[in-house]
Amino acid sequence: MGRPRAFDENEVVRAAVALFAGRAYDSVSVDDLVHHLGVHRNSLYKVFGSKRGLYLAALRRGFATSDPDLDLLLLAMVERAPVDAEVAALVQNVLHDLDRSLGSPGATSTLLGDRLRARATP
Amino acid sequence: MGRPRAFDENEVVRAAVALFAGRAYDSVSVDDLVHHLGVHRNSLYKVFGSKRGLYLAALRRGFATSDPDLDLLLLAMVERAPVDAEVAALVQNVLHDLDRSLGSPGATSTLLGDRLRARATP
DNA sequence: CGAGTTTAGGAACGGTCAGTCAAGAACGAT
DNA sequence: ATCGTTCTTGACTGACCGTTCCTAAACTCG
Repeated sequence: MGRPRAFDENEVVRAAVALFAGRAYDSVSVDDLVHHLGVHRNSLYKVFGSKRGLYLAALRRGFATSDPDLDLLLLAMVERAPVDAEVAALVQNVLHDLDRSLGSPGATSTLLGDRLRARATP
Repeated sequence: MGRPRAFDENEVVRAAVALFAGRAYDSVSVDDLVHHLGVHRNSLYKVFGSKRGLYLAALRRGFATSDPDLDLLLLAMVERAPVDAEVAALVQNVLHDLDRSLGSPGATSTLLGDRLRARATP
């Protein structure tokens, strides 16, 4: 019952992944999310609780595939994991999965290092 | 002539390196810099022009050694280089130097990937 | 002792931040 | 048709952002 939602929660999280993969957490404002996601501020808070809540949802989504979003992962590792234990835990999980699917931690480090260089090279 | 400075510009840049190596650019506020560096707001702007000016000075300092500050470098690569061409150029320089001193781009990628993992692992 | 110059200090600026509030609209159930 | 519930909407809040202004202090030079 109640008024039906005018947006697709899945699409919203997908769009959030794209935003958080491109820019630092602090430089993605709630206004940015509201505009790019087409969801009203209040609905966003009703569904995800906070900006951080939406970010965590985006991380879970972006990491829940066989090839996780490496840009999202890099930003999370470098910027958020050191100051947010829940982010650190999600990162640990996906790193473990990557190690397993690539066969060794060394291969994962090289993969990340390469993506890092590519990202910093315009 | 004029009133002498009450702070050491070198020490200020060194402290800025430590701050910018630990947290994302956007989450280091000018207030943070003022408090941790012991320099007054106004002096900071007189000497460095802007928060970005001080950040660039910190990058130049943190990269100007034979073993550059890897945390500072990682944050710059992931977060600032994509949105600031001058940062990207400084990053390219230090990466080139690293490639040369380590012998190969592959070694640099692995070094960065390893530091990345260490940083994200509390 | 001024006059001139450079820095220190603190208050203030407009803008933007994440988050909240109250009112109304769209539904299912009775 | 009315009620309870859920979602939408836009205005609003206090805090903080980077930056600027203005006055006082500390110095050199004449």
